[in-house]
Amino acid sequence: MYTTSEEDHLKAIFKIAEKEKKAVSTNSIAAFLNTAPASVTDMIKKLSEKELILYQKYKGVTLSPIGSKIAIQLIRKHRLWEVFLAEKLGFPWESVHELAEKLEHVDSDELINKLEEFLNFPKYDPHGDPIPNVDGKFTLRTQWSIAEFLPGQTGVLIGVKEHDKNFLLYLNDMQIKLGSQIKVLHKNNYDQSLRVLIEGRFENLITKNVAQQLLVKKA
Amino acid sequence: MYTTSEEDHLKAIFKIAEKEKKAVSTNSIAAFLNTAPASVTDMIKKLSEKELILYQKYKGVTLSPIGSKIAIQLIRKHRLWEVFLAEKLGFPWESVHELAEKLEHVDSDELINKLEEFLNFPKYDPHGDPIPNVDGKFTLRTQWSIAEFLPGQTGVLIGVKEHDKNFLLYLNDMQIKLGSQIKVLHKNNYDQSLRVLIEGRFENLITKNVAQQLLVKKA
DNA sequence: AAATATTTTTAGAGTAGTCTAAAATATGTC
DNA sequence: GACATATTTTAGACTACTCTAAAAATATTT
Ligand SMILES: [Mn+2]
Ligand SMILES: [Mn+2]
Ligand SMILES: [Mn+2]
Ligand SMILES: [Mn+2]
Repeated sequence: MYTTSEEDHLKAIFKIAEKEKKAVSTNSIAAFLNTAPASVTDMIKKLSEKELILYQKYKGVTLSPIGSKIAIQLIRKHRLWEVFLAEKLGFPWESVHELAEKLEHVDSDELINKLEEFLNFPKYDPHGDPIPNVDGKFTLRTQWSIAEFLPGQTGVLIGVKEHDKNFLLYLNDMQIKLGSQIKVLHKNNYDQSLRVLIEGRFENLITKNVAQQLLVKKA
Repeated sequence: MYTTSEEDHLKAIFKIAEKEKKAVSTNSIAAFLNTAPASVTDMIKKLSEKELILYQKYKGVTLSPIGSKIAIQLIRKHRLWEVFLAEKLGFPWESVHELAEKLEHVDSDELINKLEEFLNFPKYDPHGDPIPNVDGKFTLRTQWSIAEFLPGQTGVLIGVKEHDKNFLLYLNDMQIKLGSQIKVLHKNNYDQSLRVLIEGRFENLITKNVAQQLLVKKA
């Protein structure tokens, strides 16, 4: 139905718009997709003609309802494939994204719905991100970053904001994974770094920035 | 590594060469892939420059060792995805091919090897075609077409030569699937059509042509 | 509000894949 | 072996995606 490039652009716009409320700029899309701004302008014109986005020259873009639906369905496919790769094939969480980036473009509603069933209708992917259901609805939940916790409090990791491979490998080294208990032992008043205890066994110091990427629920 | 179109051309050449021993003609590739002969000539030049095929103008092509390896690995991926779709997701055998045709081009050796392991190293796909192992080796077995059987003999279906969707749907209607017992009741001397008994329960008349597509082992 | 810096678009070009129509080559038949 | 037929290649064109460099518009600073 839509090309890989069209889909990736719509997804990029959706994800950028999630964070910043205003219209999405050409440069931000180009940065997200690692392409030249001129290429983004071309694609924007195409998507605008197809009425998948609203576009005013020099003023950025927003998704139309149809464009938004396509983006959400793509995210759904991406995250379901990630679950498959991690849970069924045993890929580590730092390597599922790359493969899902390709698999997500295989075009078949039936395929993705059967995959979802096979996986038992998971609500979250291997990074703790919510998986839209067939109607595009996300299952949200209350969550904090561990940086908000006070010394003595314990959280259970339910997601990560940062998806960078090296960040995930760093968490692996510290024995931190989804479901891990993380107890805040001490907060440094100078730079807000935290001394934490993982699963009651491994003690580590994490920077404020790292702490902000770790999404937890109360233990 | 290679584009979808390059891979599909190599696979087409491999499959056509399997049946006819001589060099593969431009027109046969075009017919196989449903494209214009002129498009095939263009691709042939490209593949020839990359030394994936041997090409003499007007004389057809043959695969080089590297081209052959790529084709076999693509067939491996195709058939493993078909097994996944049929066995794990519950797709019927007449609809797995179309989806596998897209999934096969997702480029990752690690993915396909883990998929193979997940599926327990199947040796045959849902149509009974052999799945090359990681080294490109096919597991062959002795097989007959049911047309070769005499009245009174019984075969077990282990494969189909014809993969056309309508043919497979026709077999479904007759309750014929892989593993089905097929007993030859009578052979018509005029047109070689057969009266057969499926699983000891369903009686049907099949034409000579249909019988030739049904690959069986002795019961 | 002018000067400067940043962002975005346009212009022009290149790769890849596909097509139709016409020309070149090969093949089969008398 | 010539002629008619079939096959294959070439020529030229189109779509899709991407890029760099330059021009245009917008935003920021003084
Ligand atoms: Mn993608
Ligand atoms: Mn994810
Ligand atoms: Mn294919
Ligand atoms: Mn098959």
